[in-house]
Amino acid sequence: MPAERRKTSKQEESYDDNASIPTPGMDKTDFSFAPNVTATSFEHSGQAGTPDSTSDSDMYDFEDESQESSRVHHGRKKPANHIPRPPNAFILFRSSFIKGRHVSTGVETNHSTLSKIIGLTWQGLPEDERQKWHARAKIALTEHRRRFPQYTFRPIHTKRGKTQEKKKSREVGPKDEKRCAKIAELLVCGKKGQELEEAIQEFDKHHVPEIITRFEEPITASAFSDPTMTKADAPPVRRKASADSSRRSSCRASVSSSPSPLSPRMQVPSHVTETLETPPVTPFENSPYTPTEVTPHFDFDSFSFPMEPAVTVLPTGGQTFTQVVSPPIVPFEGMTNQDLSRLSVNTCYPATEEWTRRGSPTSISTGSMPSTPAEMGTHFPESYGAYASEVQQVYAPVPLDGTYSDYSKFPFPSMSDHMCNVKGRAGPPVDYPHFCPDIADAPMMRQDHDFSTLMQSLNSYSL
DNA sequence: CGGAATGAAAT
DNA sequence: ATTTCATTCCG
Repeated sequence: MPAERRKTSKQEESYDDNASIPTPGMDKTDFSFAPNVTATSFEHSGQAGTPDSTSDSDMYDFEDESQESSRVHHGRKKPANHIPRPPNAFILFRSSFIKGRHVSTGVETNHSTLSKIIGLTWQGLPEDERQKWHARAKIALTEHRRRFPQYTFRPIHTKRGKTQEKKKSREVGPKDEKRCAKIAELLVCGKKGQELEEAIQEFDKHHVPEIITRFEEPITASAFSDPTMTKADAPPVRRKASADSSRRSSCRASVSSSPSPLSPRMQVPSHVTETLETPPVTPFENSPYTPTEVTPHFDFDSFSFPMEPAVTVLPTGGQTFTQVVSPPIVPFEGMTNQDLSRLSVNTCYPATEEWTRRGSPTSISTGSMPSTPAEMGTHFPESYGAYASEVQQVYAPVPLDGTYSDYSKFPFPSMSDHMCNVKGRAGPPVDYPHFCPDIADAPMMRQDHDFSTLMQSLNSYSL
């Protein structure tokens, strides 16, 4: 059954004979926050005591014939003379907000994230302030009706079968909730532009994003255990930028880490190795765990497999984003969901020494700092001295069987990202790691958070 | 094109 | 009750 979605061009009514495209003439927005007032003062039409704003002209001025169509929806798939819906209050607010550049690009440029911020700001707006926008929406609607009398909203309802999943909107780039909230808070308090930017910069300095962006490509056990494997054998790793990496990571400094062998604790249980006889799996190019340094001695008897995968959060110079550095792994048959309840989150910052100690002289292909979380994740944090002290670890258990085919069992929703590109589209399956060397070394610290709480607050995922 | 917000209006 | 689509633009 071919989806006859957009096909149905039931929009070709004749009502808009010579009616030109609505293109709401956008112009100056008068949406402005009062200089520095309390949370409840958003005089956008300086009628109060602030005669600053140039109140007037709304966007969506359907009256305006200057359909200069500033918004050229770069080749959208619209029926040429498509009449857009009249905007609602929020849309107007958002539009004005964007136009007003209250949030400078230095703070956030990703519109997806901006929507989140604006949404929060909207919630924080005093009722009367929101009413103003509702009033404007009302006017826009009236105007819309006047201009397009015969217009009727005709959504394309693609009756999705009962079996059809309900719009699985994958999480692409988890937003930093805390940060968004902070920005919104400041906005509600009247801060904007430069002032806001400075405030956020300060905030970023101490704020550790608690988001798990996505998993790093796995370091397969076989690759790990195959002494013949060398970085050279490793196929180039496909690196994609993470959604929220829009905030250009201020890359600086080069990397130079001191070579250090893996901890002797790092060993592989026999039952694991047994399942690893399989062909050498792709070791990751930039993985600090190169076979040569890893293959050492394995004390199968004393080996104690870690129950948690390591997740790392990497703030990057002021701007922050997170990245799961190493994939979780624990080939424990028998591991149950109950194990998940024992999850703990480590929110401590490991001592720099800790990280550097485990560092490895991984060659960095580009020679420059990675510019995206994904790229960065390719390397172990300690590779970047500058980041070492900012690294935060999070632990969580992983049920397992070697190859993840059923992601629904995976405790990390974002794990699916491992199989997808940034856009969340399915990609080729990945041989899941059997174990993660750094886990063994990862210092266990505070455990005053449980996994569910973490995931709840950090992700919007709901596995 | 998806996502990210809210809300109006359509099935 | 559920789904589209208004805005905006990056990935």
